[in-house]
Formats: sequence, structure tokens, C-alpha cells
Amino acid sequence: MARARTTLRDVAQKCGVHLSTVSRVLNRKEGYAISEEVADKIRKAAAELGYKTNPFAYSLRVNRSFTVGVLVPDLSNPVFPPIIRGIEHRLAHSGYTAFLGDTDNKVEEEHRIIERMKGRQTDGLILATAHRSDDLIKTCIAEGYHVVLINRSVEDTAVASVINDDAAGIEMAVRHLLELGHRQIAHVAGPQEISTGYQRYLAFLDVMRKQGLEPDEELVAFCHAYSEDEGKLALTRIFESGKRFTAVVAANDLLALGCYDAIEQQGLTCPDDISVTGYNDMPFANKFKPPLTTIHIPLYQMGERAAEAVLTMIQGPLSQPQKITVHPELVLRGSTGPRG
Amino acid sequence: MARARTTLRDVAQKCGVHLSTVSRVLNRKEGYAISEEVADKIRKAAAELGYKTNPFAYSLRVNRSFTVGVLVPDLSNPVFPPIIRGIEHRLAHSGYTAFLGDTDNKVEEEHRIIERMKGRQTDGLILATAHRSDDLIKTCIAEGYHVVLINRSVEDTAVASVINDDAAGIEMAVRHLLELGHRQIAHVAGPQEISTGYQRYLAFLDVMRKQGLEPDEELVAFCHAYSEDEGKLALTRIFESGKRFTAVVAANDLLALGCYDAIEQQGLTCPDDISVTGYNDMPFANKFKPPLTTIHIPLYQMGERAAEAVLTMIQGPLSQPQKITVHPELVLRGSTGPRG
DNA sequence: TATATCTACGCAAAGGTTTGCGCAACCGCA
DNA sequence: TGCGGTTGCGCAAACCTTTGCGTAGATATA
Repeated sequence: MARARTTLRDVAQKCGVHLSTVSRVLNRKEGYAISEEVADKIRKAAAELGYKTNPFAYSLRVNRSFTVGVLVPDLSNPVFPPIIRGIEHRLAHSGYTAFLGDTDNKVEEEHRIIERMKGRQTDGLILATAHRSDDLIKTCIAEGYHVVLINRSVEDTAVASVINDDAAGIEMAVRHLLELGHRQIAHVAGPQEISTGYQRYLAFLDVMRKQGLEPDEELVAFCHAYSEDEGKLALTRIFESGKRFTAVVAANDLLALGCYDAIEQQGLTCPDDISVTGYNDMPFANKFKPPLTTIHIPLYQMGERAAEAVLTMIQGPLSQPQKITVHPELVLRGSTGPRG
Repeated sequence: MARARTTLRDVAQKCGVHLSTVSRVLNRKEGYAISEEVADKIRKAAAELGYKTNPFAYSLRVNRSFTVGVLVPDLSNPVFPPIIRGIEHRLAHSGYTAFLGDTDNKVEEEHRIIERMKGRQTDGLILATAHRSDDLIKTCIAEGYHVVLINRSVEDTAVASVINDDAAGIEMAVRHLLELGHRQIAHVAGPQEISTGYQRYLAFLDVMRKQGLEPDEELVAFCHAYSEDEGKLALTRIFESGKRFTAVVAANDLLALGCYDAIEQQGLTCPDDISVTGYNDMPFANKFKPPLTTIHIPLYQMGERAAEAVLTMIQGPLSQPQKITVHPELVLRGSTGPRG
């Protein structure tokens, strides 16, 4: 790392011109007249010496880091890698780089990481960690940071976001189960302080009622996190209530996986005794036994669009924050079947 | 982002001292005498004004970025998230941050990303993308970059690395199968230009011979990538050879997953007809059907140690590059059973 | 009392860019 | 010849730190 980089001055010296001229040539600034002859010489010399602009000096001068902070609640959740790849791909295309942070589902950690990002002077923030009521995010926005939410949204705050239509997704899942003849349908709900958990829960109630089925409170259990363990615990609670049911819609794939465990523990099988649906269509969802019927959302593209959004916020003057909604699709696999 | 940060000068002005004094107080430099009175005043003022040192100016001055580039071949492979978390955790502890790059298993992409990292002046590089003969890495080292390899190693080059004992791991897997009574054991080998693929293949041959079983060439198939598809294809080729076998050791978990598919496609079941072992014990390995018997390696800790290694290289004078080897463990699950 | 030694801090350079302004030399035109 | 307008480039400030050196006053030593 101690190799001395060649600077503008080196190039200038070699060409017998001033370094400001080199800068202008290499940055192709409009409005400055420089003879083609000199410009060529400079470009050639720059290439020859392997000139790369020093990012520290550049950032110091223009007061931009060309980085974006990306926060996820749990990198080990397979939903996030595709999102991150989408973000990075789009960012790299514009010369930006992402700082990744994993909050491990902890609020304190979230604070720490956000502080780190601010310390690093990231030009923007893409957060997959939002809570429905999230003061941290409100503060960031109040401070003038460019933030884009992905997957989850917040209430009562104008903030750019790219999310999927949770209501539509859940409706597809429930309708699918109804068509298979199921009537007693349970819901393993996500954390209610997170938009996805709350919206999907509301949607579940709504669709059931629209079908004339009053949802049974005992057939709904809430999780405190999107994890397999929580999913297993929740469904087990429902089993223990004694209420009969033949299908369960889980608020996401990890929860659905936990449901598999709970079902097996009861000595039952999926889908013969109980059908299960997930949400997200995360990688490997098709590899479990049984392959999971779930709601597909375009993770990679969501990442790209979030990056796109934050870039326009960084570059342009801030107009109304964009709200992008992508559409989910039902993907039928082996975890759902006709009512036994 | 346009908020004017408070600088050393602001703090100095408020305290009526020179900014160099502020810098020295805030950095607790030894060897400089500053009265406690002034120091207190400065610390108080700094806290009050919310002073944060400007990373660009700082980096420019000290010529360090306090970042480390981390390259993985495929973020969607569940092995990597734990590794990355280990790296980030250790790095953050020392005030460093990681730039993550996903090469998508493509060499050109690898080049591009490494160039980006160099452009960003990362203080070190942690690579999970090494090939057995890797000129890119040799170049980086020749240029003086601090690089640490993780999981994979290179040949003919002195480079720091943290890897697991592939030979020991494979030996455990094979012995386990032998104890279950298997004699015709197939090997779905990883890419041979990658150290893990090659070492595990060699180890497979070696252990078999040590047991007096000459390995059958037709029972070995090579993959071109660590993916489920490749694993499926490879095992299918072995099936098509017509040779009988009752167990297969796959070079990693993804490949093993592909083997599941191939076995199912043949109308056979695992482990009743064919036992399967994986390698890595990636997250979710226990969630498949059947739960995968595999070789556990301490992914998170490997990440931490790689970060540790790169940090010492950055700080200290470069002595001999460290080679860290961690020990694998066999974890028994449902994909292996007694010979049918 | 004169000199040496600390103590406590200030000065200014250096790190590499970008960019507003200035200034020659040249050209065209009257 | 004189003058205004380009063209083509240089100058220097500014961005914010760190850090080697300098120095004024106080204290200790001879």
C-alpha cells in the first residue's frame, strides 16, 4: 500500500503544463478551451503514468464520498443477498460503492452502524431495517440525509421507498388456499412493529372477511422476529389452542420454514394434513421439502430500483420522495394441496 | 447531506485556541503537554458542537482509508454471509469498514472489482475468490497490497490465509460412510482450479486408498462451479455411467443439494438408496429434506480471524504471512444411513 | 543573575483535488 | 494602428487534517 501514487502534479510536470490543466482535461469539463494537442499529450501521459484520481483529495474537495450505506437486519436471511446484489450492481454502474451493515435485528446495533455510516460521510442510505414508527429514520431525514427504504416502509413520514404490494400478495395466497378448499386458515404473523408484518396481517383479515370468513383470533399468532424459531413457536401455540385448521399462511418464508418444523413435531405432514404458504420466494425456497409455495417478489430488481432512487436523490434537487411499488406473484409449489 | 460539518477550526475558535491544539487533544497524542484545563474546555466544546473528524481530510493526510475490500464469488451462497459478518464485526471493532464485492464467479468481474477497490484505496483485501493459480492475487501482493485469503488458498505464493483442513474434513466424511458399510462411494468434485475442489478430491482418493479401496474413475465427476445445477449434472453423469454406488461425498453443500435432485430424478431416495455428505455446513443445511450430513467449519470465526490477520498486516511491519488453519467437524444428520 | 530546561501552545507545511479568476497572446475588424 | 473578443492556459484559494518545529513564558539550576 505504500506505493506512491502518481498525482496530477506528476502528469503536469511530465507534460510541462499546470496541474489545473491536467485536471480539466481528465475531467472533460465543458466551457474550458484546451487545444487538442495538449489534451492528447496529457491523456497519453496520464495513461502512461497510470494516473488515478486520489479519492480522499477528491472527496475532500467536492464533499462527496460516492458511497452509499446499506443496512440489512440479517444478512443470513437469503432474501437479502439478491437485494444487495441489485443495489451494488446499479451503484457500481454510476461509480458508487456500498458500505454494507448488518444490524442483527438489534436497534442499538442499528444506531451504531448508522453513526458509522454518517461518520463515513455516505452520500445516501438504503435501509432494509425500517420499523413502522422509526425515529432513527426520521432523524436521518431531518438531518438532510438521502434515505431510501427497501422492502419495509415507515408511517407518518415522507420517505422514498421501494416495496411490494403486501395486500395483493397475501390476497393471492389466501385465494389460492380457498380454491383448494381450505376454510380454517391460520396466520403466522410477522412482527407488528414492522410494516410487512402489520400489512400482511391486515391483508389476511381483510381477504378472509371479503370471502365471508370471519377470521378466528385463536388461529393467528404473532412472531417477534422473522426467524424459523419464531415461526415454529407461533404455529405450535396455535396447535396448542386446540382449534382445528388445515392451512397456514406465514408472513414470510423463514416463518414458513418454522411452520414445517411445528407440523412435523405434531406428527402431521405438509401438505397432506396442513398446507403452508410463505412470502418472498427467497433463494432455496424451492429446495426444501416440500418445496415452498410462496409469493415471489423481484428482489434483485428492487435492489436496483432502490439504488436508482438514492442516486437521483443524491444528484437531483430533492422533489417529492419516490414511492415505488413492485408487484408480487404467486408461485405454486409443493407445500399446498387440496384440503385433506 | 449539505449540512456544514463542524471542523477543528470551529472548535478552536470557540475555545480561543489554535486548531492544532484541538487536534492534539482529541487524538490524545502522547508527548504533547496540554493543560487539563484547556483540554477539558476543548473536549466539552467538541462534544457540544458535535465535532466528527472529516474522514476525507483525515485519510488524505494519513494516506489510509480505514477500509478493507472483501470479495466473495457468490453472495447468494449461504456460506458467505456468516463469514462476512465475522469480518465486519472484527473490522468495526477496530474502526474499519468493509467494502463488499460480489464477483458472480466471473474473472472479469473480479478484475473490475479489484480495480474499484484499489481505486478506493482500501488498506487491505480479503478474498474468498482465489484460484489455485491466481495471477490477479500475485499482482496485488507484488504491488504491496495486504491480502488475506479466506476459505480458498493459492499455490506457489506466500500469502496470508485462513482455511480449513480439507483433508481432515473429507477423511471424516469418508470414514463415516465406511463405518455405515458403504464401499462403492462416488465423489462429486468441485472445480479443480479452486483449492477446495482440488484438495478435497485429492483427499478423497487418498482416504479411499488408505482403506484399501481403489477409487473408481467412473465414480468421480467434476463440476465447473459450486452450484446446485452443477451438482445435479455431475451426479447424473455418474448414474449414467451405469456403475453402482451407494454413497456420494460432495465437495460442498450446494453440490450435495444438486445430488438430492439427481437422486430423486432417478426415482431413488436419500438416504435409503444413496447416502450423501456435503461440506461447509452452511445455514439451512439442516432444513433440507433430508437434513444434510456435512462437514462443519466455523464460518463466522474464520471471518473474524481473516479480519484480524489483515489488520495486523496493515498495522505492523509485514513479517511472514500468517497461515491459519481451522479444524472441521463432522455433523451427522439425515442424509447418511447404513448401506441399503 | 545568567543560563538551561520545561511547559503549553501556535505556526505553517503538506497531502491532492477542483475551480473562479486572471492574464497573456492572438485574431479580426475598423 | 488601435481595440474588443477569443482562445488557451496558469495562479492560488479552499477543502480539513496531522505534525515537525518554533517560541514565549515559567521554573529550575548553577
